[in-house]
Amino acid sequence: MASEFFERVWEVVRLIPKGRVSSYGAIGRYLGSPKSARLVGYAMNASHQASPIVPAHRVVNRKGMLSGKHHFAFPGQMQALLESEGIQVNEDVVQNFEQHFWDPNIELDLNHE
DNA sequence: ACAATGACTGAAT
DNA sequence: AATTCAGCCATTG
Repeated sequence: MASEFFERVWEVVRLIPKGRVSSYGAIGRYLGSPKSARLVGYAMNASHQASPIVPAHRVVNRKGMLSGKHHFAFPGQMQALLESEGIQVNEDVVQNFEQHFWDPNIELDLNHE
């Protein structure tokens, strides 16, 4: 059974557009807890039971590294999915990370003019 | 209830 | 500039 916190994380992750990536810290910050980045990752670990599915492959650490690729069905799944969406990945690191970075604090909330 | 863990991050050395 | 250390906080043993 997932806590409300987890579901909230999943909700944000599902909002990540195809071809974009976000970071645990950015999501955590959007939830109001900038220090809960680890909890976001923890929520991702439990996202396998989420419904609908959560594009956890679009979530990487602040360096753009596929830190959680090992938690997928099999290593390489994460990179394959990202490349399938047009994101170049090399050495487990997202290329042009800042270019693909999607920050919920900027894209969702905020009165971005 | 206490201690340990973790798909992270920022500060310190 | 690169590596190491400590903080963070929900989940799990």
